[in-house]
Formats: sequence, structure tokens, C-alpha cells
Amino acid sequence: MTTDRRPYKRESEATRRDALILAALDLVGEAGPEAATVRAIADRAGVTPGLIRHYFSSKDELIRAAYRRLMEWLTQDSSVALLQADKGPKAQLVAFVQASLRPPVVDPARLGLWAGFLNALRRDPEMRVIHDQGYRAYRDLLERLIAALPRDATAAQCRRDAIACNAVIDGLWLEGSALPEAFAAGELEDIGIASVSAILGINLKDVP
Amino acid sequence: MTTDRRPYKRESEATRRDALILAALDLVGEAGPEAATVRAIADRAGVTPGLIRHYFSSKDELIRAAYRRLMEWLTQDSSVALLQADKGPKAQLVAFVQASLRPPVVDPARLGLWAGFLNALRRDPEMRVIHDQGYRAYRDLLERLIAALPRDATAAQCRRDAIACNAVIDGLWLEGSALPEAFAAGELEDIGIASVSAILGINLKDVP
DNA sequence: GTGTGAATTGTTCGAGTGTATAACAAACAA
DNA sequence: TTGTTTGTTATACACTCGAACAATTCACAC
Repeated sequence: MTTDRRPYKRESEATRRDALILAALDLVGEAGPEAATVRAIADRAGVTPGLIRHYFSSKDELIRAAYRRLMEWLTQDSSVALLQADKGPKAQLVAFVQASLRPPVVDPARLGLWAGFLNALRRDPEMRVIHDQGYRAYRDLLERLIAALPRDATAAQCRRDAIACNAVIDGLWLEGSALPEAFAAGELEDIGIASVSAILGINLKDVP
Repeated sequence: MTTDRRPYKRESEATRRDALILAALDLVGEAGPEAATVRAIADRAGVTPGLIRHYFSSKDELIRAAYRRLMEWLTQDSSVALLQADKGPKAQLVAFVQASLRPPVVDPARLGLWAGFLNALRRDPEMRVIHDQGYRAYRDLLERLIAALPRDATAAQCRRDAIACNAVIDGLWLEGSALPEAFAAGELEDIGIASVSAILGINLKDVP
């Protein structure tokens, strides 16, 4: 009896970890966290389940890595507009807010993905640390943009303003992603800019 | 061999269904939807697992009933803010914002409850309808409070303002519930009032 | 009292879960 | 070619899940 063993190719650690993380994100986004079983993840990554524990000490750690990746995406996609940063502080802030309130950041699939991880925060303290880091990174970035604006504000006030602006952006992102058809094109961005302007007491509406 | 059967009391159908629904909500809120197993629900309701299938055709139907109950609660809580309406529009709005940004509304368990049902929406279209209705009811309520304020604003502007204020409240609620220890006592409420004041162009800070 | 039917229990079942480990084979060095 | 390393597969295990069902016990009509 000849044993039919499935043929395979050896890949680098980075490649395999990436494939597994992406497969996990896909599944969580498509059908919720309970669909992201070890077998389903391995199947989607074109690999057998045992390999997961070769690269991650447990399934939870793979899920943690996936969440870390998601948080990185969210902040990177929002701040990608900053790279062309020969513009003034106002224009940078405007670009940041706008990028946060349109695709691919605003996206039903992203919201579903994020919500899928959300309830793991309560159970896993380490997951909460990851969330905290991701959230802090985003808010710190926003706070730096706000502090660079030409206005009089203490550091404490800048922190409060950053929290408030972050909240508006988060809330608009939430609503826009949950009910995409409820808003006209560009409406979320306009409301976001107007709200941030009002909170900061500075006019951002006519900044190109 | 004498079989020791656990003694029990017959309860009315309404009582038992209620107990099971409340137990399910408790568990989803505390530890996420995957913790709400048939056995755990039955255990918390002081009943054996088999009884669930006596009152609900499946576990999914119990979960659906629990979600319906949760939406009833949310709309009732919103209505309560309207009923104590012997105060001015400003005071009503302030009370509404403050109530939305402190416990028991701001609460990791509530966030977990919300998130737990959120990713169930993707699978069950019937749930999505109920969810949308509840969400719009909340925002319409806020929009009515804003429209009652003494200021000049078109209906379109009131809608935009309601979306923005809802976003701030949602965002602050989200962050406060996800990272409860990241904010000082009363800080979220203060930031919320200040932000809503700025967005609406009206001073709410000294309204009792 | 005493049937009788409904409410409730205890238990079992197959399927599916994450984890552990041994067997295999691909890549590479000599 | 041969040997070694280790990425990868295959298999087994202990556990939990939702569902099902027969056995038991309560409440109530008569």
C-alpha cells in the first residue's frame, strides 16, 4: 500500500506566517471569528493544520498576530496621505481625516473584521494590549498633527482635542461602514472635516 | 440503583423563556457569543440544556429572541430620556449625552454585547432589519433633540449635526468601553459635552 | 384519589474543536 | 551520492458543541 502524501513546497518563515495571518483575517472578515478554525485557516492558506502550531505557539497567538496586522492596516491606510508631506499642518490634517473616512478604511468588510476581534478583547488581556497599542499609535499620530496647527493650546488641551477628533472619526467610520448606503459620496468626509474644524476652533473647510 | 433526579418547579412559559433569554444576554455580554453555549445558558438559568429545545426550536432562535430583547431595551432607554421632558432642550441634550458616556452605558460588557451581535448580523438578514431600525431610532431621537435647540439651522444642517454628534458619542463610548482604564472619571462626559457644544456652535458646558 | 399530558431531566450521539507528536520528505551541504 | 536538518504532513487525543430522545416528575382535570 503506497502512502499518498500530499506534495508540498518549503517556504520561508515570513511567507508562511503571512499566508496564515491573511487566511485568518479573510475568514474572520467573511464569516466571523467562529469560522476561523484551525482547519479552515490552514485550508485557506493551502497548508495542513499542524503547520499552524509550527509557526505560532497556539491558535490564540495567530489570532493576536492577525489583529496586530489589522490595526497596522488601519493606521497605515489613514496616514498614507501624510507621506507626501511637503504641505502645511492644516493640509496634512485634512488629508488624514479624509483618508480615514473613505475606502478602503471605510468598508463594511473592515468593520465586520474589526468587530470579529472586538469580543476577544475582554477575554484575552494580551489582546487588549495590542488594541491599546494600535489605538494609541493612531491617536498619537492625530495628536501630533493637531499640536502642529497654528493655534494657542496647551498640551493637555491638545490631548483632549485628539481624543475628541479621534472619536468623531471613529464614529463616522463606524456609521459609514455599517450603513454604506445611508451617506452620499463625500458626505462623511465633509462632516468629518466640519466637525474637526468645530472641535479645534480652526477652519479646515477650504484647505486644498 | 435509585436515580436521584433533581427536583424542579414548573414555571410558566413566559417565565422560563425570560430566564433563558436573560441568561443568554448575560453570557454574551460577559464573555462573548461563543461563551453562550446551550449548556452555559441552561446552567445560568438554573435549568438543564434539554429545556432550551423545549421552548426554542433551536439555539439560534433563542439567540434571535435575545437580540430582540436587547433592541427593546435600547429603544426604551432612549425613550426614557424624552419622558422627563420638563426641562429645556439644552438640559435634555446634556442629560442625553452624559448618560450615554457613563456607566452603565459605557461598559465593556455592553460593548461585548454589541460586538457579539454585530457579526451575527452578517449571517442573519432578519437581524439586520431589527438592527437598522434600532440604530436609526437612536439617531432620530438625537436629531429631534438638536432640532429643538434655540438656534438657526436648516433641516439639512440638523441632520448633518446629528450625524456628527452621534459619531462623537459613539466614538467616545467605544473607546471608553474598550479601554476603561484609559480615561479619568468624568473625562469622557466632559469631552463629549465640549465636542457637541463645538459642533453645534452652542454652549452646553454650564447647563445643569 | 387517580389518570393524563405537558414540563423537565439525564444522557447519549456524531461532529467539530485545539493540541500533541510521530512519520515523512524537501532542501541543502559535503 | 549520502547525511542532516527541519519544514510539513498525517494521525491520534481529549474535549466541547448542538441536537436528540427516552425517562421521569409535576400540575391539574376529573
